[in-house]
Amino acid sequence: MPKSLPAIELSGALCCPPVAAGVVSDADALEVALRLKALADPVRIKLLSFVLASGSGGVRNVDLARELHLTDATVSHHLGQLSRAGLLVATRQGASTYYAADRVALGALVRALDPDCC
Amino acid sequence: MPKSLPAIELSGALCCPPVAAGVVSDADALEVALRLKALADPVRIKLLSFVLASGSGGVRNVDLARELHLTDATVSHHLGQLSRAGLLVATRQGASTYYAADRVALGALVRALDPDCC
DNA sequence: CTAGTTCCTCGACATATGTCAAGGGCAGTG
DNA sequence: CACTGCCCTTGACATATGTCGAGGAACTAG
Repeated sequence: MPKSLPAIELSGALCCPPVAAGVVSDADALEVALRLKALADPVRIKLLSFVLASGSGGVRNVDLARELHLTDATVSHHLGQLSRAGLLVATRQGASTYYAADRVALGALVRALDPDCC
Repeated sequence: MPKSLPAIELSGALCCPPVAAGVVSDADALEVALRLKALADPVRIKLLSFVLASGSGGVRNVDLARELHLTDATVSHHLGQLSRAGLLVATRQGASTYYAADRVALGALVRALDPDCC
């Protein structure tokens, strides 16, 4: 990955086919890789697990920052990555923004990688 | 990920628990993140798909390099990443090294992320 | 032995990434 | 209005990452 990054919008369904079912196209490989990249960080794994554990109500930036001992700027950065990958959904409520996990998107990504799927 | 990289050996089983089942420990988050990082690259996704598509016999470096239009050095680098993450197993045979996918490891990783698992 | 494969390692380079401090924009409150 | 809390953006920095060319080690073929 020497060159330009994606600038791709990550929203599509992305069902089962990819990696285990025959050779993957460049485009599909990129799609999957981008979503994985969004997840491939210990902080973001913890963030996701916190968000998942907090039900569908959602969690706020500050709370996560306090929990993980990070700056709100840093947490905002990570939440942005996850949101742009479609793994989190942010809903503004007054001054606060609540982040919730998109279980469907996460499930789709997982299934795209599952060697036992399909 | 500002600081030191892992130097962790990635071989353990890593079954279901992690991300969807309550808050994840720092260690677990790191384990999962490292394996995901090994996968979070379009080239490596394509590599894995090629290897998976080639059955258990395994594929050689050169063939993959030709297929992906990359240097053997680059492919070697990527294969190393995947191997160190435990997702590929390399078996030397004379002058050639055959790489095969470890479906169990891949499955374990996938299940660790599956929000519908367990 | 010589020549050709195959693979890996090393060094170098450009680019991407994670983190923070600083600062600004909103929303709610006194 | 002023003040506080929350969130995001920007700029800066160190570090990590992907890619290649060059070269060496180990095996194979002639």
